[in-house]
Amino acid sequence: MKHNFRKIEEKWQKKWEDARIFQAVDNSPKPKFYGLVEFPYPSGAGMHVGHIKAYSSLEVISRKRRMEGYNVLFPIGFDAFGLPTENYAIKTGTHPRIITDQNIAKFTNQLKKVGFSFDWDRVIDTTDEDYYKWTQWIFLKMFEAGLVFRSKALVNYCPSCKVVLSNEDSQGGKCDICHSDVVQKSKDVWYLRITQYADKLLEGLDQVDYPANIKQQQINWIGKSTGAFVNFSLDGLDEKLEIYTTRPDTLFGVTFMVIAPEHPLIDKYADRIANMDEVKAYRTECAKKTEFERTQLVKDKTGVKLQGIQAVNPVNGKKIPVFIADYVMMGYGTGAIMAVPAHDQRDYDFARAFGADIIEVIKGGDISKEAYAGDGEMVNSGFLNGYTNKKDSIARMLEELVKMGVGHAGVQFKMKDWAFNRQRYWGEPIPIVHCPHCGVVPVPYEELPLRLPPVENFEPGEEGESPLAKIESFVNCTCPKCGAKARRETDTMPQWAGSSWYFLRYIDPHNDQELADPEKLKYWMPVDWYNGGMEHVTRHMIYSRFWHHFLYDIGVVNTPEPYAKRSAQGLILGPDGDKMSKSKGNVVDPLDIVEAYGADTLRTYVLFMGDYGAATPWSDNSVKGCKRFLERVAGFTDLLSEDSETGKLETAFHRAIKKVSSDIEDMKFNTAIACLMSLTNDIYSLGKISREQLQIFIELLCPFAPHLCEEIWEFMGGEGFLSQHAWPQYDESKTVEAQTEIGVQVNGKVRGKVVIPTGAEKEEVFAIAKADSRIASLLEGKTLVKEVYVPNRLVNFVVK
RNA sequence: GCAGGAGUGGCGGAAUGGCAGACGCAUCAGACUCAAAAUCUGACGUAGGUGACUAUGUGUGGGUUCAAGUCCCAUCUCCUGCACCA
Repeated sequence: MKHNFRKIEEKWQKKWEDARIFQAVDNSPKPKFYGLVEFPYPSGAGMHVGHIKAYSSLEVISRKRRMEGYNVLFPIGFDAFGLPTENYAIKTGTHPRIITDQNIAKFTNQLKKVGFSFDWDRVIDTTDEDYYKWTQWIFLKMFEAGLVFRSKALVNYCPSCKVVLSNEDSQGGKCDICHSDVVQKSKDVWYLRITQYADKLLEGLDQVDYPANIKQQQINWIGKSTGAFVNFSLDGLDEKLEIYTTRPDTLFGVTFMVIAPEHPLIDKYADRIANMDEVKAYRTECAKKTEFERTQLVKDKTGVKLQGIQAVNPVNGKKIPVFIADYVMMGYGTGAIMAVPAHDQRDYDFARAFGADIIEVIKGGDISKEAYAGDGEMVNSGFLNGYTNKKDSIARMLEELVKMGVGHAGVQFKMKDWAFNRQRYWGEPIPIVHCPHCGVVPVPYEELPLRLPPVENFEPGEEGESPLAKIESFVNCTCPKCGAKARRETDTMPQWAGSSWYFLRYIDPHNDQELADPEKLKYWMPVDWYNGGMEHVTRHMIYSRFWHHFLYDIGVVNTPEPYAKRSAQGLILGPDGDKMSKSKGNVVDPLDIVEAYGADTLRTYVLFMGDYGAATPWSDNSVKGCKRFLERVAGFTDLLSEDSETGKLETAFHRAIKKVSSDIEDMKFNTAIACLMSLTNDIYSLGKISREQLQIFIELLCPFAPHLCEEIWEFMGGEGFLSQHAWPQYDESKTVEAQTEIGVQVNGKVRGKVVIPTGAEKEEVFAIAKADSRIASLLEGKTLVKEVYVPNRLVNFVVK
């Protein structure tokens, strides 16, 4: 049979669709499997081969699960709100709805051409009002629960996109979208109190099967630290300066304090600060620095002493100077620190630069050279003198601080509350009304969805206002509480909103009464296996875990954790080994490959190209290699034979079933395919294959190259869909040959090979090995010191 | 700086402490062909030898072991994440 991929791929895609064999069944008695892949952002550029690799893993696993008798939910959808579409709308004057619909149609067509076994009845689109109704519903539930708050804050603002960014979207001081410099700006910001869930998100990691590096990244992101808050009084003022420290036991070593340049205390006591001009100049300088620059100059500490302000160390009453310096961040802890130069390198560097005292309180280092952060005996520390255990000294200090009423134990997280608004059109409207009498009032549930109004001009306002602010009919409304004239919130939600719960909607995508039927949620959740990119393991995964924990707390879902298992694919690099990018011109379009070599070849190649989790460069030649392999498989139909000689391959087949089955589970797709290629070589060497063997072969290959395998099955006269066959089983006893060739070593070096009966006794094997003429000559005249036998693998003779 | 991961032929990559380089690509030779492509057969880490073979070889240096790509110590390089987090 020839591999006429153009004809057969279209044919089988249509047959599958007509027969609806990949549709998930609610309330089936079968065991369930929910396989999830990260739904794409439907960009104008269409799909990327990276998408194909990302989906192919769970595609293969889902197909195998169906063959194993599972009721499988393997859905797809579109995460379609977002800036690229809006920017394109501004540029072309086309409504984002139209652009989005076009792009979704394009993606859908592409995905179908690859033959993915998605359940197309459950497609979701986050920009569909029937979907975002429930995104808004969850927001209102959070509002009700006190998890939503509004605060005037210094925010990361991108002057180019005219939009407020979360800390996550502005890492390194660069806008995540347009890469221009981010500036700090004071704005009203909606926040989600994700920090309230920090501990739950941390503890939840114990219950899930994520790779260690992903767990570690999430732990680092949450960044929990335990320590103490301590109040220092300011000399001559009725004022407290609160600091956070992880080492309250070093309090006797404090020789100065440092506050962030943005610290509010500076303005409050501006008239007492003698060198206010100098302070102001320093603050201006700091404000100009990007976050990136601020973290680059690690070595050279800068700062200014606040003349006229002194703090008092609560444990010994010593008066100490207060500095402002940009190595202290307003965004972490209290924006103020107690400096212990003897035991913190940053404080040490600063003390050296500014001539501050350095007092040793922990023995063990050489503080004339550098700070000592290790353990040791406490000295110069009053009631702590003589303590040698850090834990004990911290506990004792906390006790004293509480007794004195100047401090207490506390925890800090690096994770910040989630800035949840954008001044943009193409997002979910935030369902809030601002009433002059009642203040902030939530839109009543029955008014959801709060729809995006039609707009002509998508340009944001000059001060970074949302385009919605210009739509009077949208803005003007009545207060749901008192009926007075009120104004709607005009900001929209960030792109992360819709993707924070999408996996729940797949379970019941057309429900207009509830987010999803509780019975269905109970049946399908949690997601059994979630595959996606490493770039989403912190932001997206932590946000969606947060939402899911919240929905668990209000009784919407049955498990606190949404994802039982997570895996991540490695990047596909360009043929030149660089990251694929339009500007480099090294992007591979998956549809080009489908048209030139077929979908089966593309699917097989992206899984064969290398270690699934590793970044691997694209190779057109290797694609051809996979095509060649499939052609050889198609050629099996010409080798069909009733000859008993085909029995020679029995062991190879049982081994292949075993290896392919376990390799798929371990995501070692490359070796699973290699095993089938190897078996193909064996079949061609023999020149014949039995009907039963060919059936097993195509059943094993079906998850990878389903169109070809279905076609072969039909050619063989098989009935029904191969995709609905049972997954083949192997017999362990038949995975071993009667005879095995083993290596024979002399002093650890391979000197020969002998054939032994599989499972032979040690003595018998040694006898066979010694009978080998070459081995015999090497052993002659030597003393045999030791004989090692690794069953069915090798023999090693140690001689002198 | 901290955390995690990786260094194996010309390339992508295989190897529960047990015959390094499976499988694929590229290359070379041969067959088929007027010729080319496709296909088929064979060779293919490096050095030496006509040859069966010998030596050597998994970033580098040590160690453990009958046996190390794999384990331990040290070291170099690269990648990813976090980063003046108090």
